[in-house]
Order: sequence, then structure tokens, then C-alpha cells
Amino acid sequence: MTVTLPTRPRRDLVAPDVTNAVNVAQLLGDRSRATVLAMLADGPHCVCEFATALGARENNVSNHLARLREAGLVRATHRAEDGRLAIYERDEAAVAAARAALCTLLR
Amino acid sequence: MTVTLPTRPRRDLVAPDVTNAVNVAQLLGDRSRATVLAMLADGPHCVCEFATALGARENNVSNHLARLREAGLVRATHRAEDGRLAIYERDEAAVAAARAALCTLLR
DNA sequence: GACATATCTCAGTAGCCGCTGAGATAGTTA
DNA sequence: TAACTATCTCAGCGGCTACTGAGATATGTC
Repeated sequence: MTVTLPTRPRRDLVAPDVTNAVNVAQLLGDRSRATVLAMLADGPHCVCEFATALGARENNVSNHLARLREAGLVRATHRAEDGRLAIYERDEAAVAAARAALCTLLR
Repeated sequence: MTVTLPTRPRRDLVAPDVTNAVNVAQLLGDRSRATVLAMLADGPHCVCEFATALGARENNVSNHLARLREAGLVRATHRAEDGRLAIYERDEAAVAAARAALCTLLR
């Protein structure tokens, strides 16, 4: 059995790889993107709904959605009912992976 | 029982308040701060250990630790053994709250 | 066809944020 | 006491990023 003695500062510690969690956190660190993801928890929405709820311009929201799309957290579909509308929904697997990365960091 | 009909875009949606989650995400969105929090999961460390592991300057790390301190995620103590060393440890309650805020957002 | 709606893309700009450098403080060692 | 170590604070600079404005595309409506 070993005893935990008072230690000097260690110079051999290795920084863990937090890349995944940091990338997710950077996406969530913007109010517009975080709100979009929160709203999508209830079900799909279109760009204009986000823009209205956020009080933001639609091209602005579209830019944020592009970021979330590139990260794989959301995907866009189109309804036959009105092909103009871009219906966004969460990719639940990707969201679960993102949640796992953050929870691991804050374990 | 109601049937979910195809709907037009709604203009009455309210953006949920994501302030807490966004604030936490902004802190985690930096590699240095995220690494510090990850390293603290194993136990307390001093500034110079973070600096060495990150390959960063100590005043830089100190700045990041000040941000984490202001957010309440970490606290600093001093050992009787060597009063120069600032020993940082996580505030587990605050970390749990941060984790909860992020997990709620990504529910 | 003409017009309106919904979305996307992208260049330019402005503000925020992390890093640096300098200096101060406090405790430790010689 | 002098020198060294560990940390903190802060002003200044540079790079990143979100918002804007303009324009393009595609679909729906009259």
C-alpha cells in the first residue's frame, strides 16, 4: 500500500485530447446555434421559424445552420407540400455523440 | 385524438433561454480551458503543471484559470508546504450544473 | 410570364477574444 | 538580504467570427 505524499509540481503531465468536445462547445457557444438545437429537440423546423423566434435575419440563421450541417448535427429536407421550405431536423446520433464528448470532459 | 397535419411555418415560436448552456460552452470552447478542466478530473493541479502540459505560458494559463474561477467551476487553494503554488481543483457541484445545462440543451 | 417567398452563398466589416510582454506581489532558497 | 520561483494583472495587438448587404437560385402563387 502506498501513501500519497506531498508532491512537487510534475513536469511530465500530458494534456488529454479534447478536440471533439472543444469543437462541439464552439458550436454551442453561440446563442443562435444553441437556440436552434434546443428548438429542434421538439421536432423539425424551417429557417424562417428560427429567424422569427431569434429576431435574426434569415441569411444569418442560414449561415449558422450551415455550420451545424457541416458538423453533422442537423440535416435539411424538403416537403412535397412546399418545396421552398428547408425543414431542419437533428441528427440524434450526432447529437448523442456531442453530448457524450461534453459529458466526458466534465465527468 | 388529433392528427398531425402538414403545417405552415409558425411565426409564434418563442426561443428558449439557453444562456447558461451558452456561457458554459463558451468556456469549454477554448482548448486550454477544456484541457484544464479535463486534467482536473483526476485531481488538483498547479498552474505550472497546466502550462507545461499545454505548452503555454503561465500567465496565459493563469488568465484562463481566472475565467474558470469567475464562473465558479474551479477554486484555488495554497499548500502549507509551498505557499507559492496555487493548487486548483474543480468545484464538483458547479461542474455538475454545467454538465446538466449542456445535457439539457442536447436532450 | 410576372411577382412573391424561402433559402443559400459570399465578400466586407466590426467587434470580440486569446496571446504576448511588461511589471507587480508573495513565498522560498542560498 | 539577494536571487529565484510561482503566480497574477493588465494594456496592446492580431486573428477569428458573427453580422450585414448584395445577389443568385428555386419554388409557389396570381
